[in-house]
Amino acid sequence: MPETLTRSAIPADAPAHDRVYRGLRLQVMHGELAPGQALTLRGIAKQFDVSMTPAREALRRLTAEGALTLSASGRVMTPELSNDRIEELAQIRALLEPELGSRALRRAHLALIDRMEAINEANARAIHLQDPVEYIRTNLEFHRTLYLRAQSPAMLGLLETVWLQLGPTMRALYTRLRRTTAPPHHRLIIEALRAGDDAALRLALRTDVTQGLRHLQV
Amino acid sequence: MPETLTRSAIPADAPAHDRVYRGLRLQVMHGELAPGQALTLRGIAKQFDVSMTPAREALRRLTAEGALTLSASGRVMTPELSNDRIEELAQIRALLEPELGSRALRRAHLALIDRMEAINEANARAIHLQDPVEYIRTNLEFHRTLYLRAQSPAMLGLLETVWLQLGPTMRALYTRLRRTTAPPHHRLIIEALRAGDDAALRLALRTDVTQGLRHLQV
DNA sequence: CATGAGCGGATGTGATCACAAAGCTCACCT
DNA sequence: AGGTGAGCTTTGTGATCACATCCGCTCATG
Repeated sequence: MPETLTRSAIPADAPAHDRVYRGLRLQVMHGELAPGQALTLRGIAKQFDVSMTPAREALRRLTAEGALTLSASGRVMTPELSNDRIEELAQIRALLEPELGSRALRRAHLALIDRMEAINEANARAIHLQDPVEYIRTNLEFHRTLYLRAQSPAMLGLLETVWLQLGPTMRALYTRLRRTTAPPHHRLIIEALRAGDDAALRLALRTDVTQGLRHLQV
Repeated sequence: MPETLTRSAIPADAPAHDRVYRGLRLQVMHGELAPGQALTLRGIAKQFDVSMTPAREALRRLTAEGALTLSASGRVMTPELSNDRIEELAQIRALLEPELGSRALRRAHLALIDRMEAINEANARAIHLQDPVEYIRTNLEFHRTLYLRAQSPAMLGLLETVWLQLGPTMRALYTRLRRTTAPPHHRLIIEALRAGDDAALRLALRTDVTQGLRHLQV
């Protein structure tokens, strides 16, 4: 049942380049691809059963968002982030997410919190099953569910490009150190939400983000 | 001479799609295009003397960054921002720019401040000449010169996509109300920089951003 | 005079091809 | 044994074409 929460179905009637884009975007954001993973135009085209043209457009779009990086010779791969870059992206998350959470707080209602708890349980299950992709997916879903309430589409859009850039690196992390306990701050987030405590929510979000990514340092 | 400061020359040996991308990107960011301006694939291709393929890649890349919007039928135009969206983008600027300024402050030296003052004078000249494009260009250049010192490429990258989204709208503003005086906060920014005063710099940057965009409300 | 059906041009989409350059393999030479 | 270069393969780039659809305009009709 939890997997039906976000099975973001890709419309079959969408243009080919859009289907390719959305499919790859999910793969990258959810950490299905390792850092440094090379992608070829013809390979992508074959994988999605389209010609090179829509594959090229999808890759161009993803590199524009930082989801993929471009080598000097035009080859494309998932990003291998330096420690500095990881640190910087974490700080951006620590800047944006408390702000989004705070904005969502005013509009949050009980149904939202219930939904977040359900997602959090799916997250715990993913940890138990040692499923890194499902773990990342439910973790992001937990945050996004909250931030959607902020009614700040531009800010959420920016944040998602940050998530996108971190996708492969997060996979590398969570397969390296197989964590066995749920992220402790999710509970704090939910409690702050219930209490309507803005300061506590901001703090919980900030520490959840920085704590989770502190382990990323190589 | 000031125009040589940022005549970001586009390498002639760059791939065609990249030349088109960079050219259009500058046009959008500097407010050379009005909001709602329609762009056609074949028109762009002819303008840059390339075929449709590289033109398509450039447009796809720009729409991915929010520099252009896509209608339901795939037609592409410069964005016509709602008041809410303008407000949100301004708040994002107000969030990111003080942070970038603060990071740059520690690394700022006299040569940087001198350069910023030179750019600010070019900015004043643009106001005197009633040249909206040159005004926007020098204004962004003023900020970017500072933020480059922050050594935070990811954050600056995010900020630039925000500037991109605001480009056409800024043009619409600055042609509507022809301002005749220089932005008052640039002086405050420079003074805070000289004094090494972090709090004052953050405040000056924040007010410069919000003040400048408050007039945008229709 | 308003309205809508129909037509022709304009536009985005996707496939395919030719080409140049980058990368790789492996035999060969020192 | 180790570097090296020739030759083949893979890959990205850009042009062109066919096609479906959308848009705007005209003209007939109420």
